Amino acid sequence: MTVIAPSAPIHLTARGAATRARIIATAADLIGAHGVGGTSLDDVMAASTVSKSQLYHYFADKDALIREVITLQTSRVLAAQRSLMVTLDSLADLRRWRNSMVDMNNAVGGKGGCPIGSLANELADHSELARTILAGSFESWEAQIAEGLDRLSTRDALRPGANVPDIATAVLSAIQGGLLLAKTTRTTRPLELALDMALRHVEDHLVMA
Amino acid sequence: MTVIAPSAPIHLTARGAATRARIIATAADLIGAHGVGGTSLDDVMAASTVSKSQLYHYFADKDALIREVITLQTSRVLAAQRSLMVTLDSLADLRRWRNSMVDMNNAVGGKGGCPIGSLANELADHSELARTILAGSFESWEAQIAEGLDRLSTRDALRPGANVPDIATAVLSAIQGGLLLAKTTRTTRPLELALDMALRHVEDHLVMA
DNA sequence: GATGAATTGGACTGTCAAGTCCAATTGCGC
DNA sequence: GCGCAATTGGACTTGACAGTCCAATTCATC
Repeated sequence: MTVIAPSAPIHLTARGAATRARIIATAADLIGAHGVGGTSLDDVMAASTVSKSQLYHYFADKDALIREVITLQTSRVLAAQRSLMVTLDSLADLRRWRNSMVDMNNAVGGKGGCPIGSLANELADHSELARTILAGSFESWEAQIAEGLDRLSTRDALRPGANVPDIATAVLSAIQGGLLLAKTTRTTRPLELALDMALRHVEDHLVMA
Repeated sequence: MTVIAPSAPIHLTARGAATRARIIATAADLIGAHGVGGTSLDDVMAASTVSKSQLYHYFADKDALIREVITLQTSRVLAAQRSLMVTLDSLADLRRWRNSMVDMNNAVGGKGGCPIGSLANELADHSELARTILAGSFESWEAQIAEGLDRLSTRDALRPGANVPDIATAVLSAIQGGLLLAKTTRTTRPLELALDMALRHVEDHLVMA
């Protein structure tokens, strides 16, 4: 796991840090809505009321900004998922998690899909560095799912031979695929069916009481 | 299901049709490798040895060309999948299908992912027309999977309550999610795990002998 | 309040890509 | 072979976008 050196200036005052953070947050929102290719630096400038020189003062180039956007989106998604995962103590909780995902997707009409998934799809074959970072994002997400499953398995024992990380990977695949189909069909139905399949998959590996 | 009027000229001689087809095929290859945003018309011109006026003679604009690319990629994928699906007569065949998918993905090092999935991710939120066409692509793919499952269920009976189209949707979600993670991690492992989950899901709905 | 670094403003350049236009050439049908 | 439509070549226009540059202003610190 290589550590990427942040391209921040040597010294950052509170004001500078705020501007920098505002740029990243604005860029993340725009890119989340229109993709990397659909978001120009001029767009970011206008939306964050910042000048060109500020952009290039805080970031070496567009790619550097995008890397920060990936990091922000990852922490946003993981934070949202964590709030659903830390309360995971029973299969009923697992179903609540499933319903929350569907509700969230329904609230935006399926639009946007998964911010991380969209970035991965757009950047993985284009920038090796971005791909590596995004692979790390997925890895963290899987680890978080695995953590929730571990908590589940303390109550309901895990069937011998069950591999929690592998199950987590399969669950994440279902999430990503379901979100992509939901985004394309503008229906939550594919996400529901994908998550239901994933839930069954988890249950299959637990020894029920 | 609305039918999209093709933007072809009134009359097409054999030579014209060949040029048109060559443009679409070349564009499909380039876009498959670099995405829509990463492929300029100049790139298409160079790769297909065609002039600017020819592009605009056969297609109204870039969007029109992209629509044809979507159609071509869809038929390519469905043809490849059909060849794996028509031979589906037992669970062993299902596993062979799974292995073929993994082998194909391994052959390209995970790169590219699913052409349709990549297009959907890039275009669904950007062009309503493209989204509609891509939703149709997924629908056709699901129908083809459902067809294969139907053939399976004539040998091994289907469990009551099992909904073949729903299962097909879940299977397609697993494919898409697995391919996206494979593309990002450059490993076939996520695809394998996602497909294995999907296989179990199918088996769960069949009454075994 | 002086000083130098951090921060900000915005004009400017070069490049690339989409789309236009007109002229030349090919080839089908009579 | 003739005429007209299909086809082809490529220069040109327009706009957008990444990135550069320099000057102005704010602010922390002494």
